[in-house]
Amino acid sequence: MGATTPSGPTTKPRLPYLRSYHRLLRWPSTTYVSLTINVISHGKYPTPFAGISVFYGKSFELCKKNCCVEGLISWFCELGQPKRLDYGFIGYQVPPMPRATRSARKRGTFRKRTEDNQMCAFDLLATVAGNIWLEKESSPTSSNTSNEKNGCAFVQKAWENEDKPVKIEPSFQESSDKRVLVSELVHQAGDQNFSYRESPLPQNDVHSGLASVLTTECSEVFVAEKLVNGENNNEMGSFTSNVDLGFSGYRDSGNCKLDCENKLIIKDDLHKTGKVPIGIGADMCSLEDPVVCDGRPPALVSSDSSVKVPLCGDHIPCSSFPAIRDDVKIVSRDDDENSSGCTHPSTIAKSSRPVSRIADRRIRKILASKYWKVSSKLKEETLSNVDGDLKPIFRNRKGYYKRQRSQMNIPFKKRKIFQRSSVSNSDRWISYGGNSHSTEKGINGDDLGSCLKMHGASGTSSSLVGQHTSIQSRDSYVKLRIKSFRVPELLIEMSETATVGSLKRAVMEAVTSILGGGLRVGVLLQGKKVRDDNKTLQQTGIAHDYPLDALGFTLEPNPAQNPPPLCPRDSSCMLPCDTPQPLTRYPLDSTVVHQGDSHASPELHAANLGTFIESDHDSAPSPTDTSVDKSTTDSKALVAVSAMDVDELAVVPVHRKLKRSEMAQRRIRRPFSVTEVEALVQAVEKLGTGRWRDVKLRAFDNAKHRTYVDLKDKWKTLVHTARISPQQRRGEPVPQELLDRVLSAHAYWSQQQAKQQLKQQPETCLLL
DNA sequence: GTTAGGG
DNA sequence: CCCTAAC
Repeated sequence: MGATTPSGPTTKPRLPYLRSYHRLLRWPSTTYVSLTINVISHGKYPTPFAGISVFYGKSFELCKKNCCVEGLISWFCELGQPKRLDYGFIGYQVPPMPRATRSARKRGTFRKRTEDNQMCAFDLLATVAGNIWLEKESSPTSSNTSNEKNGCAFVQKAWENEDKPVKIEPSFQESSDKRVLVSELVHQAGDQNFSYRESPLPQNDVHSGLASVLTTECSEVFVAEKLVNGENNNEMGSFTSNVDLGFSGYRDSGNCKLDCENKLIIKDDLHKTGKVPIGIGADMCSLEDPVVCDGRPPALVSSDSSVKVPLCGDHIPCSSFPAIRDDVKIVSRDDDENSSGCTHPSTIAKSSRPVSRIADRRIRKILASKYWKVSSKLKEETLSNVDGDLKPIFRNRKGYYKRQRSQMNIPFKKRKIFQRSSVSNSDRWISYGGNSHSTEKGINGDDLGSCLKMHGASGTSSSLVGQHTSIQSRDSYVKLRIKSFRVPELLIEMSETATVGSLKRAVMEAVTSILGGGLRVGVLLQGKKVRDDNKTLQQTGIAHDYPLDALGFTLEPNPAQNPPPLCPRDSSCMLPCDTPQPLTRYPLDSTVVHQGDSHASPELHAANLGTFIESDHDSAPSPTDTSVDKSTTDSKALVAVSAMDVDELAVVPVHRKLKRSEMAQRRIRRPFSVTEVEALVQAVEKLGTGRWRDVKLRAFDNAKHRTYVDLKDKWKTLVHTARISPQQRRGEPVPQELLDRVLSAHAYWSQQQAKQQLKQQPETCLLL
């Protein structure tokens, strides 16, 4: 496939790095995430993959496991797009791979972890915001891209064959009369043939479709502080991942239940399409004419691709990576009031949540800003974006049928977050099903809406947003419609002096904590769990004429990878209880308690955002970490950071010992002693500045915790200290005699350096 | 991997 | 002490 157009390095300032994402929870290995690629543009990363696809508003289902950023990139490359991929999030950029130390490379652990981290970043977006925002960056070679990074682009014309360039145009439309292109990319299995078609559609609100809940104009890194579960601090109690998606009237008595209102939605007009196999969490789906547009801008597009996926990195196969469903249909947006049959989620979401009210009060008290409003809205609307992200778990294992669709429904700006709460981003009919052979249309159904709530083990109720499920039958066809999943309610308590940004981070972290836990879908019939996945809908009794209110869905922890040691009975009630909550404390005196368990460590406090690096020393980007003495202290600095073990996701003892390797930490501060200073001064006097490695070897070879960077830094501070008045100095006083030597040594070697440079200048001039 | 420098 | 860039 073609690849090419190596775009030159761009001089454009980089976007801020998305930091701290690696502190987010790790995801379970078998879950999938949905991603929507908004913009892919020239990347500045010298990835080994030359060609990159451009997908706009295209959503993917990715297996979290064995998936990484590099894999995504490479996958795009395989599609032969003539662009490079620059990846990042709304306003953020995924940090490049940190450097690995030799030992890490030897062990082969570094890369994997790094990739995990990067993928976490994707996860963050995909799960929470629902989008991966690939920032467009201008590059010398990008000629027909007029929009800058705050703009999104549409693919106006895509590859009909590999050789055709992709045309990118800014999508500035915000009004409904604008049009959005819906493109479809069909990828035939086996061969890499693509056919592309596009069709203009009226666009309602670009933003809503891809609403990224947590994105704001001022992009920030979102890291939560503490989550509060004001009401119940159950020990295990953190979030339960059990979500009941049941229809109204039904409640799962066992665990977490939800109040649900139901609405039935019928869509008749949808069926221009062909068949639709349906299956929830099922494996395969095949269909023939998956995409349906009822004339409204589709919110999300799904793509399929059983495209062969390259390995990510050295050790991580990403074959599962583009496990994309090919069967997603885009129907219409719900956010459109007029949209037929679609119930506004907000109306659905109203369920009684006593606890939440308390929380609301609390928060409201704290922040009266508009952002607050937004956050409070979380429980009702905002996070609905998650909607397609959690729900569909489609994979095409067989991959015999490959098809890909892309749609352009792209917000042209970073979505102002709360601007439009989401209501629904999208309505898509995803059809798939085992052996189903759909026939035609003919939809019947009643409106059913359901509200989902998620109850924390602690008793906190969480809301699952408007889930709209409509079951429709045509012939023997059952159609379910899940509008969106709502993020469980979060309780956050913050100081009044906390910044809005910190609030956002707190919300973000809370959300990701929950969603990162990994969920599976459970089906309930008449209140009973349907455990046999192999039964057909028909056998199970789910038919088009089946009483819809007897059918429900639950989101529960995925036991497959999460052996429930502590909760043998029903793991569904204890999802991420122990989820290693990213308990980050912020300098601001916010107090957030993550349901029941919080172990914010002082170090975390100090670390604040963005300073966490790979927990494994060897994987730390900074060489300084390589010398950290492993018998020493690392442990305490790292508590809560991404402690989640993939394999023990669902139920793990709350206080289980965290693996060291899982903890990202900042090294603890170790002030230099006078003795050390003396040794340093002496070495520098001898060796001069600029030879820190030698200094290290000479004077600190045995001090594993002192890296040459440390020494260099110390020297820097020593010089500074020596220059300021004694009154201004802090910490253990350094003898003046030493400081004097510092100054003189510094002066001497600076002079030497200057001389050296003068010497070299003529030489270079001569050379030139 | 080192070095330099900003934070 | 962290992070990044430059080499």
